[in-house]
Amino acid sequence: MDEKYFAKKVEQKWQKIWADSGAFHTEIDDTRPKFYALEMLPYPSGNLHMGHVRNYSAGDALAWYKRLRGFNVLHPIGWDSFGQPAEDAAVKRGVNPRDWTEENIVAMRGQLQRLGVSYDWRRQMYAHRPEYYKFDQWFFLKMYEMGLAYKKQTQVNWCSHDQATLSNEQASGGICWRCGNPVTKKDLEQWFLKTTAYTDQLLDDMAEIEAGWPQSVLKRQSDWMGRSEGAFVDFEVKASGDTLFYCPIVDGITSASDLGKNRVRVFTTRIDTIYGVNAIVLAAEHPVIQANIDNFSAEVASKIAFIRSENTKPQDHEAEIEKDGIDTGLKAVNPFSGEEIPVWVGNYVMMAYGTGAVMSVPAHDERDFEFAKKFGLHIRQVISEPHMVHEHNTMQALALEQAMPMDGILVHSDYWNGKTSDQAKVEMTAWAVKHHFGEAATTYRLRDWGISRQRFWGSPIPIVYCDVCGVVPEKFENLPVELPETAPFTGTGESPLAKVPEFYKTTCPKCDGPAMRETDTMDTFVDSSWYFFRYTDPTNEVLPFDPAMAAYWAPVDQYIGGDDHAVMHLIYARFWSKVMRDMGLVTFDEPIKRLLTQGMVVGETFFDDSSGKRVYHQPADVTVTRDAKGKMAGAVSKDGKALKYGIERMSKSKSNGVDPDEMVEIYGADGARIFVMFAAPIENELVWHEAGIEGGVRFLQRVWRLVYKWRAALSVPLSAQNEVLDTIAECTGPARKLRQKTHQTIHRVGDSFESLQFNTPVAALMELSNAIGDIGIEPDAATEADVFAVREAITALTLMLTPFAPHTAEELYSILVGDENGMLANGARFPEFNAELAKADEIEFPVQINGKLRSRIVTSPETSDEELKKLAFADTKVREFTEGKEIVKVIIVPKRLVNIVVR
RNA sequence: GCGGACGUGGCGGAACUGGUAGACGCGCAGGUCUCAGAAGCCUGUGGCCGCGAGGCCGUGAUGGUUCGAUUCCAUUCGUCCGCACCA
Repeated sequence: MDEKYFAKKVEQKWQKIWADSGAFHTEIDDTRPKFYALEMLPYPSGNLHMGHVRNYSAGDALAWYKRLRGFNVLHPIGWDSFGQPAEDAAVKRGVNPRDWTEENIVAMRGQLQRLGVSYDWRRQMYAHRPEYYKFDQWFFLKMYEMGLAYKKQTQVNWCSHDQATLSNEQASGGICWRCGNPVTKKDLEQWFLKTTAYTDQLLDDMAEIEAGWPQSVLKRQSDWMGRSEGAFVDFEVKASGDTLFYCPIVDGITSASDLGKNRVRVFTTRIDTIYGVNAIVLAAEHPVIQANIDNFSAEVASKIAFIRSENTKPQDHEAEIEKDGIDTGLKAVNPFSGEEIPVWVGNYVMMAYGTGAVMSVPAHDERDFEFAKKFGLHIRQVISEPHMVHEHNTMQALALEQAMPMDGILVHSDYWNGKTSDQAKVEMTAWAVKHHFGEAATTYRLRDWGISRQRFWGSPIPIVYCDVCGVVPEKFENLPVELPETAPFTGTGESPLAKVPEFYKTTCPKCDGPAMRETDTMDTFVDSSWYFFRYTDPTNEVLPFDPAMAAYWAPVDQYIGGDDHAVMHLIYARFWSKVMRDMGLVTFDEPIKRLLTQGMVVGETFFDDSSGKRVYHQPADVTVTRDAKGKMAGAVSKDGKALKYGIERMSKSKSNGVDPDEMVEIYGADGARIFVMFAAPIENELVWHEAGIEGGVRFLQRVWRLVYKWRAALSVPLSAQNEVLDTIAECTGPARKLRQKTHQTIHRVGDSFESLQFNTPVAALMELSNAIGDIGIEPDAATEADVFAVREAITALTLMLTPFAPHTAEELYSILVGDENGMLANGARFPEFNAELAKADEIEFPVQINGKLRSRIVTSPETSDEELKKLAFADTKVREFTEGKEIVKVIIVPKRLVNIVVR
C-alpha cells in the first residue's frame, strides 16, 4: 500500500479478503460466549439512505467490538421484502413484484457490501421467498390450532388512497401510516391473531427488559396497550313505563352467570363516584341500542344513525369534536342508590373500548361534565376535598365551574359517606360482587391484531373454504401455499389473488372436494415478528428454526433501529416470542434484551429566497458566507440567488438527500462511517454536514501517516528488555505519559461501548492519536522505551479503531504485525487495560477559595490531606486571597480538589 | 388538553455517583510551505476588561439547598416528541 491513504484501494482489498476467507461466518461454538447483534432489516426499496448507514454502522461497530472481546458474534441481515411498494410498482409500471424486489435486493446488498458491514451473508433471510413465508404459514396454522388465530366480521380501518386495510397501529391517529391520508371504516371478514391473550404478559414482562430498553419505548408500549383497572357495573334498563327491553349480551364481557338480559354493563375506574351518576351513556353502535332501534322514536333513531355515521368519518385531531347525543327515553336504575336515570347515546363513547357504555358522572369527569352542561343534565358532587366535607354534607353544593376528577372523601353517598376514594373503590366493588351486579375488571386499549390484507405481495393465509367442511386449515405438509407467478394488478380493493383461479381453486384438505383458498395475504409485520430467529437456522426446511440453534443464539443481545417501530413491530415481535415460548420453540419470555433507538438523519436544505422553493443542497450548488466567528451569514446559489437555510427530513423530493454510494465514492466507507458515529450521540437527530465528513477522513489520514512515520522504527525487534519495559518503573518521561494516555483511552473506549456510546470513543481515539503525534520524539531518536510506548499506543489505537473504520484498521494492523490475513484470523483482541499504567504520577489539584478557582497545585494523587493543606497554604495565590481572613474550614476531596472556606 | 424528553460557544457535542465547564470535531482567524492554489503542518478561538500577570461574568430565566450546582429542588419560559374524548 501507499504512504498516502487511498480509501477506495484499502476498502476493496479488505472487502475481498473478508469475503474470500468468510471472515464473518459464524457457527455455534460452546467454548465462547455468544453475542447476537441485530439491526432492523431494511425494506428493499432499491436505495440505501443515510439512516440505514447510521443504523448499520452502529450495529457493525458493536459487532466488531464484541468480536475483539472474544465473543462469538452473530451479525446477520435480511430483507423485509413483502409489502406494498412492490405491488405499486406492478400497478404503475407493469413490472413483476418479484423481479422488482429481487433487483432491489441485489442493488442494496451491493451498497452494504461497499460499506463493508460485517455480516454473515450466508444467513440472509428473504421474506418473499417461499422458504421463508412457508413458516409464516406454519406459525399461522399453529396459532389456529392454539385458538390464537380466528376470523371475524369487523369494521376495519380502511385507507381509500392505498386501497388497503390497516391494523389499529397502522391507522394510529386516524391517518394511514404509509400515505398519510385519512382512514375510514369498512366492514370485512378478517383474520385476527389474539394479541389480547398476551396483553398482561406484554405489560408485566417489561420489568425483565426495563434496564435495556429506552424508557420512552416502554412507556409508549404500555400507553398503547392501555391497561386500566376498575370495575364492571350492571345497570338495569327499562322503558320509561315498565316494559323490559331486550338487551343482548355484549361481546366478551359477560362472565357473571346471572347477568340478566335487561341489564347494561358499564366499565368504570371510578366506582367511588357512582352516587354522582346522572345518566348512562352508550355508544351508538352498542348492541342494546341496535337491538331496540325500531322501538325508538323517529327523532331518536335518526340522531343515532347520524352519530353512527359521523363515527366512521375520518377524525380531525386538530379540532376538538363537539359533544353530541340524545336521550333514548330508556331508563336505567343505579344499583347502589336505586335512583332512576336516563339512558343516552353519546358520540364520545366508543364501542371499541371497555363495554361501549359509561356511567356519566359530570362532577368528576371532564367529558361527562361537558356533556351534562350542553344538555342541561343534573350535576351532583360526590367527592370532596377533606376540609370541605362538612360543608358538602350540610348544605347543597354550589354549581361546579368544572369537573373535579380527583380522589377524595365521599359525600352524598349514603352509607359510604366519609370513606376515601381508595377505600370506596375496593368496598363498593366487593358490594357489587356480593349483590351480583358487578365485578372487578381490567380493560385494555390493545385490540387483537387483524392480519388480513387484500394484497398480492404477502404470505398467503393457509386456509381453505369448503362448501362441505367449512373453514379448513391447510395441511402442514402442503405448505408453502405458494404465490402464483403473477396476477392482474389493478390497485383496487380486492386481492389480486381472487382473480387467479389457478391459485384459489383447490381441493379441501379434509374431504378432497372442490374448495376455495383464502385470497387475502398476511400483514407484512408478520414477517418481521420472527425473522431474527430465522437467522439462527436459515436453511431449515422442517421448522422455522431448530430450537437448539435458537437456544444458543437467542435472545437478541442488542437490537438497533429507529424508534418509529416502538409500538408496532416491537410489540408484535414480543407477542410472537411469547407464542413461540408457549409452543415450546424457545424458553424465554423476552426476545430482545437491549434496544437502542437511533435518531433520524436530517438534511440541510436551502430555499430560494424569492420563490420559497427548496432546490439546492450542499455543497455543490451553494456558496455559504460566514461572519468572523464562523456563523453562517448567508448562502448564495450558483446562479447568484440568495438562499434561506433550514433543516428537514432527507428526501429525494426535497433535494437535500445524501446518497450513501456517492459518499463512499468521494470519502470512502470508513470516512463516512466514522463521521456518522462521531457527529452526534446515536439517539439524537443527526444533521448531515458535508464538511463534517471531511473531518472524519482527516482523522483517518492522520492515523495512517502516524503508522507510516513509525513503521520502520517499530519493525526493529525489541531487545530482551521487552518484558522489563512493560513495567512502570522502566518507563519515564514522554513514554510514560503516552502509556498512561493509551491505557486511559483503552478504559474509556471500552466503557463507551458497554454503555452504547459511539461518539465519545471516537473522540477518545482522536485524543490518543493526537497524543502520539505530540510525543515530541522523532523515530530515529527514540529510545527502546519510547519505541515500546509508541508501538503499544499505535497498536491499541489501530485495534480500537476497527469498529468504526474496519478497512483502514485492518490495513494498518496488517502493516504493524506483518500479516495479511486480517485481525480475526490472527486472533487479535481488544487491547488489555492496565489500571496501574493508566494512573497518573502527578495530578493537578484545583485550589478553590469559597468555591472559586484560585490556583492549582501539581502533586502526586496519593498526597495526604495534611500535606495537601500545607501545599495549598504555601501557594502565593492562595495567600493573597486568605490574607487577613478567618479560615472557616478546608474541604479536601480525595484526588479531586481543595476548597478553603474563609470569612 | 394529557403524558414524556430536553435547553451548554458560531455549529455538532464533552463533563464519572454535586468537585478545574466547553474534551473531541466542524467552522472561523492568523501563520508556515508554494510561482500560485489545494492538501498538510503550527498558533489562536465562550463573553467583557487588561500591554501583561490577571480579574469579572458565563450551562434558557428566577429563586433555593450546599464549602461548592450544567448536575439536586421549586417556579417560569422555550423547543421537540408521543397520545387523541380510554370512561
